[in-house]
Amino acid sequence: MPELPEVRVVSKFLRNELIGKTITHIDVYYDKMMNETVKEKLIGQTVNKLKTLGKYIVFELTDYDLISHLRMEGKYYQPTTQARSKHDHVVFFFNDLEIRYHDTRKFGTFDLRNKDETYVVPPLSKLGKEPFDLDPLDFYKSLKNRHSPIKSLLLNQHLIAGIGNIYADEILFLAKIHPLKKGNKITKQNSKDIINSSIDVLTRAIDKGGTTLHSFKNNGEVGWFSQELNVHLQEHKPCKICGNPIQRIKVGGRSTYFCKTCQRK
DNA sequence: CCCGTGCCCTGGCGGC
DNA sequence: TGCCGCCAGGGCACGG
Repeated sequence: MPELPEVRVVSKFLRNELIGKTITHIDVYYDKMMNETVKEKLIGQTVNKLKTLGKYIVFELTDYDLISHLRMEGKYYQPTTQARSKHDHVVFFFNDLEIRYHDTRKFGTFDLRNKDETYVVPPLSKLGKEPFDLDPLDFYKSLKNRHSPIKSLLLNQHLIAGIGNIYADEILFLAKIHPLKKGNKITKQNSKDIINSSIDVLTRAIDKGGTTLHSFKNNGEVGWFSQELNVHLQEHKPCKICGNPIQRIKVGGRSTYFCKTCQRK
């Protein structure tokens, strides 16, 4: 599932293909994903710029901003054949190319915003800072009155943006913090370790082209950071630090992998 | 404000 | 072999 690194990789691909191009036509095959009004407004818009915020992609267009979230399985690709997949839900036509949005589970979203609204209404208004921009002391303060496990708090995009289930496990492993440690028990040093580990993990993942687990592909190319996972999906395998078996538990309904020897409350 | 639960959706897998 | 039921998960609505 795409997290910040994968989203950046996708955005880079889209940037290369779409900057300066104008939308001439759109086919929508799943109405809930993009309604008629949004579609109409998009026709004739030129892509001026692409940026990402956490897991969101923002297409800066002539008159609007289009906010795309891939959720678990969303992906963009340039078709090589006419044949449409049953999971292609939105097809964007430009003067000389076609980009398809493919999403097996239909969880992805498109939000069209007037430019003066983009950052003052949801979903971007409440989005926290990315680890790269987040002061560890500010993060520490935001955890002060939180009683949830740190694993759940790392997934809360209002507190810190861009981390999903895979990298949350990897970040806590590197920071040597138990996923069930409560937010209000996180020390200033813990907070620094989390931010530093986040930057380390996410940066390396971006460099490697994004993790491939069940589904992530970018325009057909497979990333390979998944080969470097220390704990996620590694249940029963020996911890690379201490050799004890990696454990799997549920935290906030999410599968969580960790080493109970290396990661302390 | 904070927190837990359920929902959206489909492919894949375990069990029989 | 085939079918059934359950699980996976990001973000949000909802209720306590």
